[in-house]
Amino acid sequence: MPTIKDVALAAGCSTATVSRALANPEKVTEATRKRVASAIAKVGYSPNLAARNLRRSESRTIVVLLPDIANPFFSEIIAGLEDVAHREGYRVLLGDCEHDTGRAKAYFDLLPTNQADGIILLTAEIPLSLVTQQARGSQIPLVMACEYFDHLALPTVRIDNPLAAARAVEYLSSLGHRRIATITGPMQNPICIDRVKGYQSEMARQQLAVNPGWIVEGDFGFLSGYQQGQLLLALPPEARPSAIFCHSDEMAIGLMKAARDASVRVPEDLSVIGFDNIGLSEYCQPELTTVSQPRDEIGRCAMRLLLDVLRKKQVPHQQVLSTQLIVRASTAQAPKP
Amino acid sequence: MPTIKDVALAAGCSTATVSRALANPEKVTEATRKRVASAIAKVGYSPNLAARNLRRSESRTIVVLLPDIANPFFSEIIAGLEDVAHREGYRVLLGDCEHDTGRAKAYFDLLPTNQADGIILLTAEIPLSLVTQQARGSQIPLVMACEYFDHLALPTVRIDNPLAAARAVEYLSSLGHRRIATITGPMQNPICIDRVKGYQSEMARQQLAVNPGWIVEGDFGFLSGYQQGQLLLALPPEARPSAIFCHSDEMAIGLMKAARDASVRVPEDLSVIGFDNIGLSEYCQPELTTVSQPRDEIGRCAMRLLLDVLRKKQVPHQQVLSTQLIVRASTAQAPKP
DNA sequence: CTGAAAGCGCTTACAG
DNA sequence: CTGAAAGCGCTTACAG
Repeated sequence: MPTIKDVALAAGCSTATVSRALANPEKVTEATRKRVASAIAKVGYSPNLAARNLRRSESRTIVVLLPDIANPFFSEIIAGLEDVAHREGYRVLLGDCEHDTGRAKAYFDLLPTNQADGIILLTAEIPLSLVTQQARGSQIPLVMACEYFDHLALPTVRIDNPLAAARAVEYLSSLGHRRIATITGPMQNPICIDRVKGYQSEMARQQLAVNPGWIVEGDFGFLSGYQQGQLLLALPPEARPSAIFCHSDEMAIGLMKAARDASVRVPEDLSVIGFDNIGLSEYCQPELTTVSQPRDEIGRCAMRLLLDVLRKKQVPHQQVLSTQLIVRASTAQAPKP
Repeated sequence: MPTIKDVALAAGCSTATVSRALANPEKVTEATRKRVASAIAKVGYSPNLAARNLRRSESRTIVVLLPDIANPFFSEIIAGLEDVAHREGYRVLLGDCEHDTGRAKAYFDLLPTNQADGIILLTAEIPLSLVTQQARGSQIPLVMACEYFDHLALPTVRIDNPLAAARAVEYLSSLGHRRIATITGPMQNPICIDRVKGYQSEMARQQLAVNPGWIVEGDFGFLSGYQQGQLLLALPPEARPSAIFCHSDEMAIGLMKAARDASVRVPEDLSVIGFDNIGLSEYCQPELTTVSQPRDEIGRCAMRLLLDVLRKKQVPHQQVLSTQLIVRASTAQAPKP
């Protein structure tokens, strides 16, 4: 592999000049710039970034930490992230924490040794100490997306979860539903707590009572929607919900399967709302009413925010993207009592 | 950030000794080993891998190229890959080619400058020249999974696509179906050609005629299954298939939606088989009969294979993992004529 | 505008 | 078993 020395030899100049011609062309005469350019082409040179990074103390690599890469919800966010990164000359190192809080540390350790320049957190399932120490003390470039930490002023890209949940409940209420339940994601996630709060406050605003049994916890996956759905549908008739708001589309689809099994018709007997608007939500039966999140844009925003942090620009501490209730066929007027 | 010098100072030895204590503990006395260890703990040292990599001419980074990260099919493969890599002290750099053949080159360029040690290809949508030059000439460590190139003897992890397709057709035939169609993936993919071959040879073996209109091309996504499904279901009754084998579950689910729209009942009027066994296939309506691929294991195998290549071990040129036909509710006896 | 030289943090023959 | 020294390939003050 040819090095900068070979180029210098071929161009008849020093390695310093080659380096300058590449990094600061304006510091070099037109003529040398051209000689260097053709020398580079001739020897087929491409710079060794490991050496450059060592020298510059940067890596042009961004770590993206996520709870579980096999969860398709993240795929589109990552696609957005990676596209922005690529355009800006950065690379994305994927850190799958597999819901294991210990794994995150290994990735944070890449920062102090310049193996990564910054971190985008798509999960709050990491030791809080990593974030407080690093983000505050050593000013590690860190951006969160989707999730957030409560008492920390990290730059964050997110949606308004309480509002989105309230809108979903408001819509169900407008259809005449009074017994509205919710299947949540894991309640250690602040966003799930937020959605429950939005649910509760809107129920209160609509003067609807909340049966404590109507708030059940899932894990975002199909199976938990199915299982918790079975529980809700097994409630005695006077307590059985006529509408259920789920914190993910997968759980909503699992719930609809539980309804089929129990011969409960959606939407005639039961209205269902999901969250995320994954591709599938248009192809399930019935098509799913859901809260749409701009996943691609969340990824792009987060990466742009982090690059701004790296470039020492002022960045907003909160970037709130808007959601949209997409009404499809899984919701309908509440059944007559 | 403390460097190896700080450790040497604290341990009262040279940097060479510190380095050896870390890399080849057996070359160092018990006593110095201990002094070094406690010095490391004291100063809070962790080695700068950029410097190590520059020196060792390796990066411990594996590039994974895939056509489109937003496609959930790959998520689980990546999860498997990344788990093996992590255990072996390697990192995974994700290269999303976005179906754009130009992007791959940037990732291949990481190899000669030691920014990556090897490549796992999950796509054949890259310029063939990259592979032939690099794999043969410069012996770039390269492993393929899922896809493969026809005339190249690259180490490859894959399934037996013709066999899997033939099994699906055989099963449909055993249910009495005679008019069996197929919705393929993009036909520039060798695996799709293989599946069509398997379909054709099994049709022939069962002495079933193939109407040329029964082989239609999709792109693996929901929408193309829906659209091509509409076409197939619009064929005149005598040519209309009673069973359709799809090259992906998403297309099968799109097809089932087209059937609902056309008031064609699945499985009573139409049997549907998918491919991949994604999580969703158990939760759609009806539950989908499909060919299961061991995605996690494909990822693991591919990474292990690549690490073996890097360690100069002999590796098999083909690793064929087995598939399984999972029979669920989308297939049934052919309707009486 | 250009070059000689130092140095980023590590590893590894080469002596001893 | 240990150390002094060279070198991986680049970048960048410092002179000129």
